[in-house]
Amino acid sequence: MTKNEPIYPIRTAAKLLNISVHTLRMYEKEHLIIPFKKSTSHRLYSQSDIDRIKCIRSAINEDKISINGIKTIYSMMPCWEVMNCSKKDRSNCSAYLLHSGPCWAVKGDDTICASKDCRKCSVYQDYGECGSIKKFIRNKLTEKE
Amino acid sequence: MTKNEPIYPIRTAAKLLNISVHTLRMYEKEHLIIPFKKSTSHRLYSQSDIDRIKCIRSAINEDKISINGIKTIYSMMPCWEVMNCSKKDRSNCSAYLLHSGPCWAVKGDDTICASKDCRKCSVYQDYGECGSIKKFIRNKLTEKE
DNA sequence: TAAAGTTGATATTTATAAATATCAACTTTT
DNA sequence: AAAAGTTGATATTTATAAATATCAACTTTA
Repeated sequence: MTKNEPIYPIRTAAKLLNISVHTLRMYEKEHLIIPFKKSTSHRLYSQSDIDRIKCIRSAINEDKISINGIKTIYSMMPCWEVMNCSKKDRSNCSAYLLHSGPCWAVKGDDTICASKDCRKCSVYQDYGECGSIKKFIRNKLTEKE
Repeated sequence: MTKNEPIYPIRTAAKLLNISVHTLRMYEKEHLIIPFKKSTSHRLYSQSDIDRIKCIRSAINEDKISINGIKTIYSMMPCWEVMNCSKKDRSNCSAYLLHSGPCWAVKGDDTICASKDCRKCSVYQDYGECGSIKKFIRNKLTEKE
């Protein structure tokens, strides 16, 4: 059982988080989370999904950041650095070319991400923690010096 | 007359922006803007202050980003790159060490910024435009390759 | 001298974001 | 078979962020 393994059905996840299932579906619709979906369309949430949602709720309730604010912060993640995209890869990638949502929400058909499962991508899996995007940017800039 | 020259008193700025003077003072208190203050404490706003506020209001009213969301986005600006800070400069700088406000709101006493006028700093002056922080990060990462 | 401005504190209003619920009609799981 | 889940759509509630105002007592500007 790893933190990325999808194990919790929606009601369980909602209980773990003390929120409604509607809220979980709403967060997904807003592209804040990407739960696993079985062939039957049933959602399963991983521990790292749960942790990401905790951070999201802390941002909303404690830091008073709106959902759209969170989306914008997610859009600032230089995913092309995580993915080591070439110049060509970037040339028509919406995430690189300054759109306003998380990369997984704006990927287009002719990108290297198009055929990939974003829920398994390091961008989604490894940077769900509060503050991790800023940390990533800082470290990346520093290590390039 | 340059865009950074402080020329508009508060009532004029409020009229230009179609907002109240209270709101201007509130934005300042929230550290979103740094108007010039005369020796008499009277505020003067520059054209670039006005432009920054337009972007702030567009973020709030159209993009539905909260004020704290804007603050967090501002906190993601790698000011140390603008300022070309050394490792030593960074070592006890709150902006580098991950605080949650704009650098001009969190600078401490023993930083290279401590004795500087933040309203004249390139970080404040040149990156007030919507999307400019993300663009800066992108370009900085790209140029370091 | 009236108007414009300051500071600080407190109060009010208003629009609305976020969360939640309801309904309907279905499928899947236990 | 009941419970849990799906989708889509719509409605409601609630807390509150953001904006604005008021008051007081002062200073500065035109």
